[in-house]
Amino acid sequence: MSNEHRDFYYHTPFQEDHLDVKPPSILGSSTYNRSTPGQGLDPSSYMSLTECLHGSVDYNSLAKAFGLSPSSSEVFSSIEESSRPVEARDLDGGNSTDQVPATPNSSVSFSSSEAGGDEDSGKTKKETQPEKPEDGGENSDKKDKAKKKAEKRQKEPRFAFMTKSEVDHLEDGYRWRKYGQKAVKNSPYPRSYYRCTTQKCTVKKRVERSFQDPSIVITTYEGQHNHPIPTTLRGSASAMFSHSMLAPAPMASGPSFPQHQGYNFVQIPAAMNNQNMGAYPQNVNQHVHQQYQVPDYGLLQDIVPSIFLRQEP
DNA sequence: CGCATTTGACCGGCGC
DNA sequence: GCGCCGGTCAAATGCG
Repeated sequence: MSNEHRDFYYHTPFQEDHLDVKPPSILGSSTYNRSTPGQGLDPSSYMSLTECLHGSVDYNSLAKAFGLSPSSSEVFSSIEESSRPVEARDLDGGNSTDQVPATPNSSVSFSSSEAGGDEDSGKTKKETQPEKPEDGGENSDKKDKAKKKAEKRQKEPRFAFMTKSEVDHLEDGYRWRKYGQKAVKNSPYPRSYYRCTTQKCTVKKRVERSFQDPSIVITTYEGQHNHPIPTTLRGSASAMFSHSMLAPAPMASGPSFPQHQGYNFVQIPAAMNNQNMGAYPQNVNQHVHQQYQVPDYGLLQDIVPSIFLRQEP
């Protein structure tokens, strides 16, 4: 794998007012509040990647993808899951002017939703089942389930982003084991499921290729690593981002990004592009515009929601 | 031989 | 209630 990463790009904070999404059903809604109401994003609340790396959210991997993806790859957008309801209509090429005050020129915004819901939806069948209902019979049992479900939905944060890459599985420094693959409805490309191989680490990620633009890989991280990056890639990755990311995110007990109704964003300031992203091209804007024209993600919309699918006249 | 991947089965959630 | 679908499990298989 060559670490031949290249550009990335742009940030697309959602403007809740126009955001045609409803509360994530699978992901649940975030418990965080937006920090800057009018402004899509508040620079002061940017979270440093370092924090991301070891902090509460596993955006590190994704962040790393920026510079560590194998072969050429470009992260040109991040998306947050849970906007299934967004329809992929009216994609006119990305004139989302309603998007944000922030200059789309060279910042990247990672968006995520806190809580992806269970970190193991179906899986733990065997692991979780062991717990027997003996407290109060059916009633309490049901309540319990509902309760658990609710709780689950608020757990693992998810973070999805798109990368232009030749390879599906981007090298992000962590070791992953593939545990499943499913065909994606309406897409010729399958979706792969990976789990961090480190013990006790429950981080998972899904990787699928856009059927609209096969060169685009959509990666969704779920959970947070509770261990350092195992590979040597870490160095470059964290180094790069610790420099790139600004602010000491004012976080109390969780990820702190500029937020939008239930979504968290990590934004990599524009500066990153110039000073710290030496390897990246300077013509970000160009890229942004080009890449932005993702016509229709169809099913991918559940993880490629607002940014590309949302269009306002 | 150990570890990673493949792949069909299974399960739960959700919409109709 | 039923069927579809996404996500996970786990046995089989492949690979270094």
